[in-house]
Formats: sequence, structure tokens, C-alpha cells
Amino acid sequence: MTPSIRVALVEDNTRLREQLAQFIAAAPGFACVGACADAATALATLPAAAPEVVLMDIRLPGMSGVECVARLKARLPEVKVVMLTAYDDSETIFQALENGASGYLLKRTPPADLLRSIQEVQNGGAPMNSHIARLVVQSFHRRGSSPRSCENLTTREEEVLRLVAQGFINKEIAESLGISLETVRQHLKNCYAKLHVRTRTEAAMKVFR
Amino acid sequence: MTPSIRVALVEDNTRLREQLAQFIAAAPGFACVGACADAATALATLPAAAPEVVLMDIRLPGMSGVECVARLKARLPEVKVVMLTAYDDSETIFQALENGASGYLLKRTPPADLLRSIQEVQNGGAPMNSHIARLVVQSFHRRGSSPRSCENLTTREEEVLRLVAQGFINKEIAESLGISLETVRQHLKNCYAKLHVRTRTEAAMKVFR
DNA sequence: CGATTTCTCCCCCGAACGGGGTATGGCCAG
DNA sequence: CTGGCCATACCCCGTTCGGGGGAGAAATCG
Repeated sequence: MTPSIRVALVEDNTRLREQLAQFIAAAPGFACVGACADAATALATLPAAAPEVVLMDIRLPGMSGVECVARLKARLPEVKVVMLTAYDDSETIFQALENGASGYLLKRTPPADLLRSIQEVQNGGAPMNSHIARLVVQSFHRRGSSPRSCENLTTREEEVLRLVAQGFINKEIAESLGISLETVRQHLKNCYAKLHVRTRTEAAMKVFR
Repeated sequence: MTPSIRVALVEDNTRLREQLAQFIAAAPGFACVGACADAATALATLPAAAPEVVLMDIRLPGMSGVECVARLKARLPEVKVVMLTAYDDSETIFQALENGASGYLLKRTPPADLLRSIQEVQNGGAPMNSHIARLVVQSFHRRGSSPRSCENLTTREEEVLRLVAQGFINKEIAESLGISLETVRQHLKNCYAKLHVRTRTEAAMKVFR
């Protein structure tokens, strides 16, 4: 048979932590190699315990779960972290993901689903509940479409600004587009006016953040 | 009972399209209100059909599925689009999501799972297979942490660059930080050298995209 | 302690930029 | 057909940038 998945917990609620630890330890194919009550303990003990998957509460006493993920990933780059949260805390979702979390589940997730999610993340997936998945996907919608900011920009203006955002100077942009330097400058002037900015950097950040 | 979910298909393979259309039409709680073979037909007929969810093949003759999503969302902002793809085409995933797609599934998804995914997207979820979910989550890992790029920057250098990214000119940054204009320039020179860029815009985009 | 890093300031100079004009040709809607 | 929008192009002029130097004070690290 395949070896058990090594799982660790970081959860300050003693009752829930022990409940989960027992459940995971008892499940075939899973091993519980750690159950910490706070971030400091996790950072001190988990590197030695070498878990493959960590379930981490997002609200912890002292250091937050988000901060803990970042530090833990620094020492165990291969570890997969699934955040657990009581409410779907939109604010911190993205911070956690940026810091290296691979999944995001609600605490009320049924234990059986939790085990499935652990397997999923171990197999390279990214388990998350549907509401959170939607938020993640929505964050893409805003990015590419450039909502209000560039709505007024013409095709050409946006094209020029895209090259500006890539760090090209006007002369290079002119050559790249096969137009005059002066024309590039003219398009940029129009961009500045429409976006209410005064510099190329501000324009680029506004449209292509 | 709740009304059926209005579903439309855009899929060039006739066999698969009709198979899916029949399956959806036959399923309780689902109605198939359109089945188009290409993007042009979809754009022409779907606004009138008013589907709530569209299953869209990513590879279509003529206009690509990605392009089609963008245009369709422009006319039907409320429609939820789930992309279907034969292989997990990493290249186009992000383009599709940026253009407004809400989900991303493989064609080999079992029909029963497909129905569940349609319900999920209708309820505000974002169905996607686990491999794609991982890619999406990974795209966040790179973003926030600013991996190699700004690791070498000193506190002050990053501070200056942050103001650059907000569109301030050196003179304003100097006043804001209470230091000399020359010092600001010096910090920026160091940034450029460390980031291997030549302009403030390129540096800003590299560190604060 | 000495070496290194960081932050601070200064000069010169050529290139790049931003704002102000003006103008021509194409295209589309009223 | 006329006015508006778009893309193209040019001029002047003052400001800003970026690269090249040099240099001192403080902090940090071996």
C-alpha cells in the first residue's frame, strides 16, 4: 500500500484540535505528525516533524496564520498548507494564497470532505470551497479587463501604454509599432489626459497593476 | 420546484454537442436553450436565448473561445461561462479567466459531474478541475511575495520605489521622505542595478505588479 | 577592531519626458 | 456632407531622468 499522508494541525481551540488529530490519526492512509496550538510552536516543531500537508487555522493567538504560512514555507518549501477559517474571511484569503497557502476551507467542512481535500492537495490540487473559488476567479476578471480605467483609451493608446508598462522608452515603442516618435508621444499625452495622471509610470500602474 | 437552469453550449464537434445537449435537456432541473457550433453563431443567437450558464469549448473554428467569452460577457454580463477543454491548456486558462470565464473543466469530465458543476457555477461557485485550480493558486504565490525581484532591495530602496509606483516624481518623493533629491536618485540607481532594469516604470511594474 | 552595508549628499551631462501648440488624412454617424 | 474621433506627424521649451563620477556618517557584522 502507499504510505500514509503525513498531516499536521495548527489550531488554537484545544477541543477541535484534538478532535481533528484523532480523526486524522484514525483514518486509513493518514498520519497525524503534529498538533500545535499556536504559530510559534508550529514553526519550532513542524520542521522536525516533516509533515506533507498542514491544516492551519487562520486566526491564531500571537502570530497570525497568514504570517505563519510564510515562515513555514520558508523552511519547508515542499509543504502544502490548507487554511481553515470559521467564516469566509475575504480579506485574508488573498494574503494567505500569496504567502504560499494551497487551499482554503471552512472549519465546518465535514471531516470526510476534509480527508478528501488533504488527498487532493497532496496530489497537486487546490481544494477550496466554492465561495472562495469564486472570489479567486473574480480577482482575475478585474485584472485583465482593466475596468473603468482604460475604457476610454483607444486601441492604439492601450497598445502604446502596454509597451510603456513593459519598460520600453518612447523611441523603442515607435520602432516596435513602426510609427513616429512624435506619434507615440501624442498617444501618451492622450492617455495621461484620459487617466488623469501626469507620468508614464502612474498610467502604467493604473491600467496594468 | 425551482425553475430549470438555462444552459447553452458552444462546441464545434457535432457529435459531442448533440450528445451534451440531449443529456442536459433530459436532466431534471436543467434546460438546454442553445447549442452553437461556432463563436459567431453564439454571439448572434445567445443574447436572445438568455442562458444563465454557457459551456464553451476553448478551441473553436474562427474566433477562439477566449475571444468569444469576452464578447459574450459584454452583451450578457450576468452569464456564467464554463470553459471546456480537451487538454489542460495552461496557456489559455488565464486569458479565459481574465476575459470573464467562471470555471474551467476538462471535456472528459463525467456528465454527472458536469451537471453538478453547472449548479455550482449557478450558485456562485467556480468549478474547475484540481490541476487547473492549482495553477490558479500558484499564480498568486508569485504575485504577492515578489520572489527574487525585491529581495535584494533595502528598506529605503523599496520605500522609494513604492512611491515611484504611485506616480510621484523624484522631487515629490524627496519631500515626502524628507531627504534630498539626489538621495532619491541614488536609491533609484541602486534599484535599477539590482533589478536589472533601466527605467522607473519597468522597476515599478517588476516589483509592484 | 576593520570591513561591509546602508543611507545620505553633491556634480556633470546627455537623453528622455511632458505640456503647449498645429496639421493632415481616414472613417463613421448624424 | 459636415463635424467628431482617431491615428499620424511635427515644432518649441522647460523639466525630469538615468548614468557616470565622488564622498562622508552611521550601523552592522565578522
